[in-house]
Amino acid sequence: MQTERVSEAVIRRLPRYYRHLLQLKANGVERISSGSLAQQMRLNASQVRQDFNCFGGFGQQGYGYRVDTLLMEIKNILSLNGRHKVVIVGAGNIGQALAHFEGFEKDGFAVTALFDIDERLVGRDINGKPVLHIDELEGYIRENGADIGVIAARRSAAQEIADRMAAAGVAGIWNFAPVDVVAPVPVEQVHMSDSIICLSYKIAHRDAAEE
Amino acid sequence: MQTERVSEAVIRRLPRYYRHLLQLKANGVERISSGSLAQQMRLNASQVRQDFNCFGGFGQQGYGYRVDTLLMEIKNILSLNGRHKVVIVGAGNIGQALAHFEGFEKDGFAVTALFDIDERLVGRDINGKPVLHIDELEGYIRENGADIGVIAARRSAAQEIADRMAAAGVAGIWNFAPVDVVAPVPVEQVHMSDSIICLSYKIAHRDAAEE
DNA sequence: TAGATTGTTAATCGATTAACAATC
DNA sequence: TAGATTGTTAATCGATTAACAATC
Repeated sequence: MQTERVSEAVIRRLPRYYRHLLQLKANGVERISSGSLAQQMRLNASQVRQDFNCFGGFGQQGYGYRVDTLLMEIKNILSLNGRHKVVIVGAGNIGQALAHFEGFEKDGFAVTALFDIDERLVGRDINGKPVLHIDELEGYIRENGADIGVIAARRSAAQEIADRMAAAGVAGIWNFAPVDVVAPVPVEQVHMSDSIICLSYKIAHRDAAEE
Repeated sequence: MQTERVSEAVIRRLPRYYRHLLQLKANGVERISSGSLAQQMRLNASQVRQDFNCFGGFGQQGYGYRVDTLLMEIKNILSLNGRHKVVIVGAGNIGQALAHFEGFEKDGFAVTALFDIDERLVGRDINGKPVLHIDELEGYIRENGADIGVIAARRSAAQEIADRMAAAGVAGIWNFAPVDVVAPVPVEQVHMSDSIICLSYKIAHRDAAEE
């Protein structure tokens, strides 16, 4: 589809466009110009047009962009049309919270099973999803498939889980453990602590950050 | 402390330095050069030195950086020496998971209370922290203080919670609701969905992302 | 002292913003 | 057609990387 390499900065903006367009559509907005969209999202109109033109010309000169069309295109670019099977390794607090989170469902991410090493958790049922023993991970993935593997375990187990999930055939890894795992498939590191630490920095250096 | 404005890019790297230095110290490493540190963290040596020199000259020519000193300085810059009181609004899955998360404690973030509107949750005790009614938010904060307010509620309630927390005097807001809230204090948006959506993009465009 | 590595200035690179011809 | 707004090229800006004198 795109010819040139799309920069990380553009990729990070795509979900924001997606969310904003969903909102516009929900509000019954049918068309929007790069100028209005930029204003609403606190971006620059040129940037909006540049971003979209990484993937093709979705607009119409003199008119703007049809919200419908644009949303569909971006949904496609983000591969949010199909259903993505998700397995979670680690059925502790984070794993359970993710298994309960409704937000993923509407974007097509469906948690199918959780895995844990703790016998007290194995056999349980969290929000209708079974908790299986970690030893069954490879067998389960081979049999049922899994697009995304989530690491919701503690730091020391993270890399081994990443290795096993990648070997078993997941297409991508979403890592919540506070360590950068390496894998032959795309990995998204979440690093929740980094986020609150940045907040701590910004609070401490508030005057400098003032606009 | 610093004279010029520190860029967002540098700020985002600070927690990574912090984490890495903690690890080095735990491994008994006493000194490190910008070159080795850059290699380990997959950064550039010049970048590492530039980053540190935003805040002062922590190194010694011909020697490198003392891990101890550097860690202490970065801890200071990030304001991770004191204790930060954290209140969580929303005692659902995300709120509960955050209240259980041990990782925050060691960086000095202490959850003191949760708040919810659901009478079935109010009065409970999550990991030793009380769940209070949302009506008590302002009173509680005025009486006990709160440095950071966490929004773990649903989208529609997020902005109002932000307003109330800021008015009651929190110094910063950590927002898990899928909407950008605005406030007169620093805000960190987490946007978990954006993260898994970026992963979806990267999976779909794997060939292009290959290095 | 000689060697190593910083702090800092200069060069490069890439991302953002501006400008404007194309065209609906 | 005239007005509006895109797609795209050019200019600017800022961040990253390289270079090197300072100095431990």
